[in-house]
Amino acid sequence: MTRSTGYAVRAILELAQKRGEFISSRQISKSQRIPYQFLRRILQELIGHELVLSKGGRSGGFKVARNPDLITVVDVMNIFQGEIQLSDCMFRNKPCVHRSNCVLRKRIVKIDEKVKNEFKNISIGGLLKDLKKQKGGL
Amino acid sequence: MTRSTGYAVRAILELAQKRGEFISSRQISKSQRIPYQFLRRILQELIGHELVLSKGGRSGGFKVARNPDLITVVDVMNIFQGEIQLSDCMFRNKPCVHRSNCVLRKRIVKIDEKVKNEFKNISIGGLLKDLKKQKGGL
DNA sequence: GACAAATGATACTAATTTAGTATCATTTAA
DNA sequence: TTAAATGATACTAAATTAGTATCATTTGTC
Repeated sequence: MTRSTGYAVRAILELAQKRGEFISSRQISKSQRIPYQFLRRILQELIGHELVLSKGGRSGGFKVARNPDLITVVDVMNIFQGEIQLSDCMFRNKPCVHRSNCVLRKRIVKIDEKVKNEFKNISIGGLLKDLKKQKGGL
Repeated sequence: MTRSTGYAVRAILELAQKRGEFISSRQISKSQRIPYQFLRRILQELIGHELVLSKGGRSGGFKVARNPDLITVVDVMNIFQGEIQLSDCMFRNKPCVHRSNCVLRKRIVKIDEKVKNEFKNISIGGLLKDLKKQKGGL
């Protein structure tokens, strides 16, 4: 998982926590300690994928665009990391010559599916519940 | 999984297939289509970790050093990728400030353990069996 | 209307990691 | 003696990831 993905999830989490209000990127940057400009770009990407809404101007900011239960970590990963794979099977550009009958690959593909399923089961809503349970900040 | 890891697994697999003989890096490079010099470095690394043995000179080459059932994919991953994690938790150098109570991290850690276990269950010996079953080359 | 504070859009730089190449010395069987 | 192998190490290149900077536009408030 890249930093972009992590930042994005945390940003959405903060928005989801204060659903209804518009929260500025400046504020999220401070509370989540994400480099401001980096966060800006991330949020714009999220707008492009319709995970968040924005309002310009003085009291502008961002808002989650959907029910947090319907936003999963995989959604976010896909935005920032494209289709993810545990292994690209040995040749980033050209696919490995042995791809079709590689025994290692077959094993990896299976694990890959399991992992994606795990991440698919983590929604922002779920993380919110975790947060409430643990009572501490964040 | 990086290319080094993949190459390494495949190289060991070829050695395991012809256990007993010394196989040259030149030959492995050809059959597995791994860049020769890259493979050389990988094999030396494997020697350092005592997964393979070598003999210099005219009819030299490499050999697996252990029972293939006792070499797992995780062993190889650890050599070339260090301790692996699905996420470094947002700050490659300094650990993320929120690390201790980050709900996302807690989820990731759990998945991480599962994945490692899956890879721990893939041994070179196991892959060899897969190979025999499928009958095709490689 | 002017201003301040926000987003929209986009270009750029830097750091890190990964992948791959090259070179020279040493070993060893034929 | 020589050819073909490994040992050791240095170097280059490509790609990805992370982070910074700039300027335009929007919008609430004084």
